[in-house]
Amino acid sequence: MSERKRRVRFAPSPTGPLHMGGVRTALYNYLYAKQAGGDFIIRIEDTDSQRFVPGAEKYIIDSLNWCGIIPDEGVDAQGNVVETPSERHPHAPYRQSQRKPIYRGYAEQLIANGYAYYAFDTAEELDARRKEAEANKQTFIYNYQTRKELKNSLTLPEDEVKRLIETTTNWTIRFKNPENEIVKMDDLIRGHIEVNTNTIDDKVLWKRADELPTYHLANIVDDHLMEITEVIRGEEWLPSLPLHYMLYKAFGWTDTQPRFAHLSLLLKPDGKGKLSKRDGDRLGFPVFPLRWVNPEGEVSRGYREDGYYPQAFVNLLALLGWNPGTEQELFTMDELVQAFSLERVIKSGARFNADKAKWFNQEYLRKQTDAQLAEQFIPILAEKGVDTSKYPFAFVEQLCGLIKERAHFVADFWDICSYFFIAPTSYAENDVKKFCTPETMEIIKKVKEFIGNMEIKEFATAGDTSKAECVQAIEEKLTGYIKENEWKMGAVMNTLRLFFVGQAKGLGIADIIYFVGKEEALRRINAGENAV
RNA sequence: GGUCGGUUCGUCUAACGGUUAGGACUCAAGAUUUUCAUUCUUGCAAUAGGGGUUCGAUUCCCCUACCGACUACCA
Repeated sequence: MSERKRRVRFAPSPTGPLHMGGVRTALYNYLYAKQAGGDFIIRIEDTDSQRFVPGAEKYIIDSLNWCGIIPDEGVDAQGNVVETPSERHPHAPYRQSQRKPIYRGYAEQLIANGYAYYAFDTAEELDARRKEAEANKQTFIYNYQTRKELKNSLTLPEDEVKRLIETTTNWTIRFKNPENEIVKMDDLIRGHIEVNTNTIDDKVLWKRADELPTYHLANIVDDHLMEITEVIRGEEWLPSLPLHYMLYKAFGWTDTQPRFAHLSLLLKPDGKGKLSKRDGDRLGFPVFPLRWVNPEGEVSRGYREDGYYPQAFVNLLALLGWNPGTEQELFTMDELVQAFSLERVIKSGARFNADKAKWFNQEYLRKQTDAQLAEQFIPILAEKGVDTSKYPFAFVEQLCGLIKERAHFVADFWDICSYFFIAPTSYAENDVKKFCTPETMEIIKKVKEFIGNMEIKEFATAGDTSKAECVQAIEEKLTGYIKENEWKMGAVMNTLRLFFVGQAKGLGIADIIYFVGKEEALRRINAGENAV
């Protein structure tokens, strides 16, 4: 068994957009597979025809793609089968709806061997039993006791069973749970678990109505057929693990039964319960990797559209419920592949923290080159109404280098540096009061004159001179002049800043003059003098 | 209600049964700076409670509490 090539799968159901918890599950599967030199497979579990949502499958594939979680086998965004280079897809198709003919035989095999039976009770009948039990403060489950008094092939005469199978279409095949047996299970993350079969119900495996299997049957059959070696999935599946163990046993597949690892859930940042779609809207952060518009037209924001880098998103997700045991927090995908281990996955649920998520993105933003940032910023400038043709690429590039330390997202850039492109139209009242005293205004007049006479190499005229050199030259001249006259540096600089920016905060005065140029600087000082 | 899982700073987490219980995010203070931000330094802040086992429990066992998942002809 240890000789087998590791094969894991991510098996989403296309009933809606994949949320970040799902992406994390996919990521852990991917990391596990890649580290072991194995295969990562995407299988679409669309056996619920009622809950199918158009576009969901494409959304899931697109999301994974954006994250760099690329399958070796499965379906791609166009719905094509992804093939491994070495072999033609012997395991296709990867959509359970397309595997429909496979399952019934397996269900019948179970019946033939005494591990399952036909059940003819209608949904309404069972519902009534549940309500009845509930009224008596009890729980109705279809199990080794109740099945004796229900309509199934265990209680009905053989010819009646045959008749019902042939003439009706609302029957199911149920697993026949053994009585009072201890199922002993091992989970890669949680260790040894034991459950008595008496507490488990006889799950429906196959439905005649749509001739489709339920999750349990389809899952076990496909995992077996696709030679899956490890099942890494969410904690919500832990309660059905005993059933799955018994299914493998009933089929006689215990030799090649995959090992299981159940991941804890992602929790709401506040309050109780697992992270849900609504939390994002309420707390102001995305729950989904990509923007999602549901069939009703309702929009949910996505990490991509919110300006997160996929690398940052993957990184923060990886650390939510796993850690390398070192103090390293920043990982590339390759480093994650190297470092990942199921042994270090945390058992308890992880609460998502939006602040930390922003911090991760900031770290990745700083890793971008100035040119990359400029590429990302220019479209935003255009959106803001800036005539980008007036600014050389190098202008934006150098500016990005200057401001990237101050932002979490490229989208923050505009607020940080809009004054490089448009002159302030108003001045912060508090700052005006604080800095524009009569004495300072007298000084500003002289400073303006000084700047007017200064020989300045600004962006437009810098030529071969580096930005740092130009800025330094401006700064030295200006501070030299202020010191010479024994004026207060802060008062003068902040008044200038107020006129350049509109408020007394922002970048260095020399930087601003370098970028906007002497002429514009003087214009802004004049405007400021007139306004206060 | 039943079954299963979980519980270390506010959050993410570290700690062969022996540590002043460590790091990161957030927050606060200080330093640097012409302001803001950055950067640097410092600080605040945790083993759910009770019993065992042990020379010694965050760590092992039991009980309680709390949290969560599941309890469909959904996945």
